[in-house]
Amino acid sequence: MTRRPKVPGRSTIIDVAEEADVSRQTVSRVVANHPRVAPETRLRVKDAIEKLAYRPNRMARALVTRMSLTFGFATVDMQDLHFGDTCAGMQAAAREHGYYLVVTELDTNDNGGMGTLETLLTLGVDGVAIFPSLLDDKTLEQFAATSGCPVVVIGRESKIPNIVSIAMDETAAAELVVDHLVEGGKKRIGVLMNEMFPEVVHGRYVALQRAIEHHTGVESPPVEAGHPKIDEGRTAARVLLEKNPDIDAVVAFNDIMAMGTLLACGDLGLRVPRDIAVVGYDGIPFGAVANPPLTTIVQDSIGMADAAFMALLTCLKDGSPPDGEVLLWQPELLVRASTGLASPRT
Amino acid sequence: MTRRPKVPGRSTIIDVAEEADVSRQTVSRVVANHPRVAPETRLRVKDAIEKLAYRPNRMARALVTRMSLTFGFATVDMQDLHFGDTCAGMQAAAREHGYYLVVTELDTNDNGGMGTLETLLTLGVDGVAIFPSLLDDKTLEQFAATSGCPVVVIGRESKIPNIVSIAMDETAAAELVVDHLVEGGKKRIGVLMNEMFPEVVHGRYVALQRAIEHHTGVESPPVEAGHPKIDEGRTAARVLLEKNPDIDAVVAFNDIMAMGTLLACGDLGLRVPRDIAVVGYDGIPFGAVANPPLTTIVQDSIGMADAAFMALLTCLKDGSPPDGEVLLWQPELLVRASTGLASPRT
DNA sequence: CATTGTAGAGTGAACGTTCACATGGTGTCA
DNA sequence: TGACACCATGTGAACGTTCACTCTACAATG
Repeated sequence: MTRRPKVPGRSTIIDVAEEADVSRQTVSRVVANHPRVAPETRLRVKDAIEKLAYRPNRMARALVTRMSLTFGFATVDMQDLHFGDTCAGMQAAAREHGYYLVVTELDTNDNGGMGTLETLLTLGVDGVAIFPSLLDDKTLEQFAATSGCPVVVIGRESKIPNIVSIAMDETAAAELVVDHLVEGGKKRIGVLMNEMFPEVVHGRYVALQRAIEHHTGVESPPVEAGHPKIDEGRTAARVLLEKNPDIDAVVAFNDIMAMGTLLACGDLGLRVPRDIAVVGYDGIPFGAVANPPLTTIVQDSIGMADAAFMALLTCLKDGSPPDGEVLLWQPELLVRASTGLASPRT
Repeated sequence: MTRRPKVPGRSTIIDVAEEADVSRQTVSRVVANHPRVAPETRLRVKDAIEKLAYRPNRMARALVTRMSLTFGFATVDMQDLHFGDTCAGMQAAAREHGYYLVVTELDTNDNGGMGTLETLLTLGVDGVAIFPSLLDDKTLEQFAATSGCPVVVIGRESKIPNIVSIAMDETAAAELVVDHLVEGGKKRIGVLMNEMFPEVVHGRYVALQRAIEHHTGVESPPVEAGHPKIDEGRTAARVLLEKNPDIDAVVAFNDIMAMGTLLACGDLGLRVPRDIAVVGYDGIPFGAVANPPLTTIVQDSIGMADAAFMALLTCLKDGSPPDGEVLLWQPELLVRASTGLASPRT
């Protein structure tokens, strides 16, 4: 009766040991399912655990084992369905392997998200996945170098030392989109980009620009940027369309902005897809309910999430930090009504 | 040089102490911004921290202080935008008060979510918010009793010992919806419920049933249930409408299912709102882009999130467990085209 | 019978931190 | 000059675990 449970209701391994009249270590063995415990003892310990509602303290355990069996997942906007897919995928993969995923939203006001990442590390995670990051390559590289754990960045193609990058092949995606539009008879393609995530946007923009030049000969397509929300997308799209009345197709950074574009078209009396085609990226479920349903670039979020998890796990097992590997995923074009009739594709 | 950093790159308070030639405690004081440190020493320590990229180990700290400054937020579906709002709100509130929010998705296959909650506790969180929970009141009560930390349940009106409940006033919401429909001339109201979250659904259903009876005299309105996804909502809505051809209004459990209902109406050649009105709950942004834009019940997610956070914090400060308090929030009706013209409201 | 092996259980130390207290030095005031 | 206060800093213990040992009892072996 010498112990004083400062936090009532939370019992420790010693409480259980006393209750079952064994040592800490024996309780520890029972919890870990260690074979060298007499069946009768095991039963007594299990009863004590049940009786005291004992839950092992993961922090104390992590302190001595130097492994928390926990990964961190940091995203800029938890409400973005696109990230949600990947997050769910990672969570599933983690669970399957006995890991726990701690999800957090990056506070971009706190040093561009770095503050949140630092806090994530202090939590003792064994690895970190970031999707996407607003930080530039150099900052990320330095973060990874001093983090003391493997780091994976999703959604950005750039090759960064100490980091595994997992991204969609933007060149292939742009090719799919532009080829589809041109085959559908569109000639003057406008681009609606995202004013956030400069690193991600840059890759996507450059890829689109190249594909457009390749397919239509136009060197710098009309472009406008806005916040990745429906209303802001609508506003930006209206500007784009008013500045460039000859546009007959808009490629938007994501489905959200594409839906804003649909509204903007309505505002200006343009009919989709007859007067103008609209394409988005991500393949969020709402795209199917848009008016008209949205043609979009789909990526295998679950596959990418799995790969992200396995990359972290592999680095941990090997004990070697990532070395700037880039895993590229092939996109698919999901053709719906916003770009007219489906065109035959190989 | 006696220390061996088993995890290279992660340095401890002792490394910093040696580097700055002071004791652990002095480093600790600098980190905690304690006033009693000589300016010159403080500087030296800060340099050492910077140089070694030292990050205090939150787990070790929590072990001795018995406070992790961390709350857990558990949700059934992270992709549900409605939960996302609340989650973001809690995260903001947490940050403001120096707390960190660990977000996790409940694995309903693992003992109905209880497994995930247990793991959350082993992480050492100081409090838990659940939104929503699939667990029944009794299980929740027992969980809270043995958790050793305050527990808040969001989105359910039930009064549970040891728990603070934060919920929307379902009776008021149902009244708003039904009154609006009836004022718009609708007479035969169907209900589309969610086959998940039985506890939440029950409250909402009963409230709607009462309001419908009160306003139209119909005792048990036609009802169908489905999964809270667009496609499943569409299917269930179609069944509802085919079984009850005289329905002139559908109240759906949430906006997602309401959007499914819009599609079902399209399938059956019904025009919204002329032939049939549709109402949802939650006020997700996509509702505004639906065709037609969706009338919906809006709740103050941020306010509820703040309240949830403050409830946890207060319990912690007072050291008293929650005692079955229920905080009720007033809903608002956001009238859009899916129910016809806006009717004047007080 | 002495030796060896082994199953079952226990013990001290360590993980990285903070708390409560101790220490030594400097300044102030009677 | 002594008494005291106070400032800057250091030390041992503790938080709840697990690891690497050690210990005891008993069975098997020669």
